[in-house]
Amino acid sequence: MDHDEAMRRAAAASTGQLLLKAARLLDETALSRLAALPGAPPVRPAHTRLFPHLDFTGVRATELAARLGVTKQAVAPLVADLVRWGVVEQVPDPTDRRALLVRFTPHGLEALRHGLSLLADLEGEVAADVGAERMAVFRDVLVAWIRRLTEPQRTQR
Amino acid sequence: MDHDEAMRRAAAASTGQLLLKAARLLDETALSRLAALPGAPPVRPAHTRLFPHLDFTGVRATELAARLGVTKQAVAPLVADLVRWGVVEQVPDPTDRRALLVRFTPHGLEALRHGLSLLADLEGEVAADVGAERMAVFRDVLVAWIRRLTEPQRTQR
DNA sequence: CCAGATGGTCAAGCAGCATTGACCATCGCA
DNA sequence: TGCGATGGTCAATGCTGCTTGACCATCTGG
Repeated sequence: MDHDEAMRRAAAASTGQLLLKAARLLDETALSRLAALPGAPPVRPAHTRLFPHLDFTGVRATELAARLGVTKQAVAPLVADLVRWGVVEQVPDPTDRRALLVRFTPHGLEALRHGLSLLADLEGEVAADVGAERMAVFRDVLVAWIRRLTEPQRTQR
Repeated sequence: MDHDEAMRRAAAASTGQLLLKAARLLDETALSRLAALPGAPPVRPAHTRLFPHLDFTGVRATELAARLGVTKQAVAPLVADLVRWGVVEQVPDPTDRRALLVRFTPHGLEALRHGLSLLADLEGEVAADVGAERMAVFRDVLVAWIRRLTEPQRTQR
């Protein structure tokens, strides 16, 4: 039944599926390596998605929510966790007494750096397998995917 | 504050983060394109993860669960959905009267083919941007990531 | 032949991540 | 000045994707 066989192979091996699988594995691995660290707080994927939008200057929770595409209520408990863990702190916005700015603490920056190094380790392992050049191509194509997927929706080419 | 700036950039641009982001976008896009189809059943990511392990020959639910790394109870409702939608059917295993084999219906195969073509469209769009060669490299590196991440755990190189 | 392993189902429950709705304080502008 | 928009919080709720536990039918090997 080669018809069947062909379909099964196609289903298993589409590049898109590979992409999804790799990401899922990466998520699990990075998080489990993080969890294996002594004294590490129970960081969840929802927290890590916050990091690219944090800095030392301070960002409003509302702004974070907007950038993530979720409600401010969804962000609040995540920020609360990070505050409890000492990763970020909330300071009053000098320009608006309603607002609080979320910004890294020095300790949080250190933790971020460490978390990134875990990702970098993994990346290094893969790069060692495939070579720096191919890794660079990989990265470029990844950016192309993101660009294409981020573009204003058009369902047909 | 270039220290800050550097960290922010680093957090936003690590290849691992890009990989995760691309996968998340791909997931959303593919599923939303699927949902936009008239009369399409409400397929969820959990269902799509089943497909690579289905065929015309038939697989046991237990086997599916084992391959996905979850319990058989987790698989059961997913299979039930697919049966309800006419995508797969369950037939008695001739070699074991306890067991049921889950296998594609012709309609299900058609649906799978269509779903894959949605993924293929996206892939084609990206390939058109970066070229077939670089796309092939991308795929190879993806496989390298998966191989590395699937390997028996070793926390240090 | 029967004891333990295995395939499958039902039931209850939980964690993670998000939602809507209501509310208060403050802001900014006509 | 005062009214609508905005930043933030609390509370309730919902969905998804899984889990554990208990149970029955059937299989398999000593």
